[in-house]
Amino acid sequence: MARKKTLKLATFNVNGIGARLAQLLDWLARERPDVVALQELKARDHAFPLSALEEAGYGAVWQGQSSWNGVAILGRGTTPVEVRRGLPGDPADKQSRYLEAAVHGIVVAAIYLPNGNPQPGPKFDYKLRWMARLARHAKSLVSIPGGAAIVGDFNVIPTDQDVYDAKAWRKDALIQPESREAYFKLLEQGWTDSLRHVHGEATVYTFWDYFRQHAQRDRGLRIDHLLVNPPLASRLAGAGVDRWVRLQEKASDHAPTWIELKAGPR
DNA sequence: ATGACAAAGAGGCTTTGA
Repeated sequence: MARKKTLKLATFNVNGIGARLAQLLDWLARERPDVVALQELKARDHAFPLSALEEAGYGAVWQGQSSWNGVAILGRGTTPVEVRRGLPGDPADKQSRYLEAAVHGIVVAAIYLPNGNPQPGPKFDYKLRWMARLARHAKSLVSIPGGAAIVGDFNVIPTDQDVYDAKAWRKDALIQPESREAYFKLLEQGWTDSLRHVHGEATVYTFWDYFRQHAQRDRGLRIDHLLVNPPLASRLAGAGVDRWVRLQEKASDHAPTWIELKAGPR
């Protein structure tokens, strides 16, 4: 069997898979990503639209939840093999925010990191604890020889380059020094922030809120990230954001964000 | 400082999340 030249790995916070299914299918058909991490399904497990995705050529694993959260991993032409469901470190945490699977030869951790607002407060505390748990577990992924990626909605604005107006967001959980510190501490394990790596200092946004026509005016944030371990970093061939999805009517507030990986050694 | 949008449960609005 001929091997594809590149593997396209994408993450997309759909903000309700029920409300966004038609747009998701349209995007899959147009951009044909090989692996997709989805966040904010906002659907119970039984409401996950597996048959529609299968008709579109994708297998899936998912972790739903009523009303909030929910993550999934899609594989083009294959069903991802689930490795882990839920982030270790707190058995009492029942929120559907973490799913890990092997797909197309790599390990993908799909995350929906807690937003943490309002801060300060218990939700921000939960965010920081969740990030500490993520860092602990990520250590076991960073050295996977075949390649590993942690992708999803991190709800962290890494630097002021990643926000249209840092002052307007200064009180927000996404930009707090503690959130940023935890993010960079994670990177220090050996993870590469793919979008930043590929685009250098250029401005790249992945999210535009629904207020004041921010999408149309390109007043956004970069909070959806694709972190790759060293074996995958050496294969990085490109990265981008499908902003056209965000500019549609009734769009999610996030746009699909992706990387391309060269074929790995066999 | 403002404010959009979708889902859910109980209804034909209100609350919640972020």
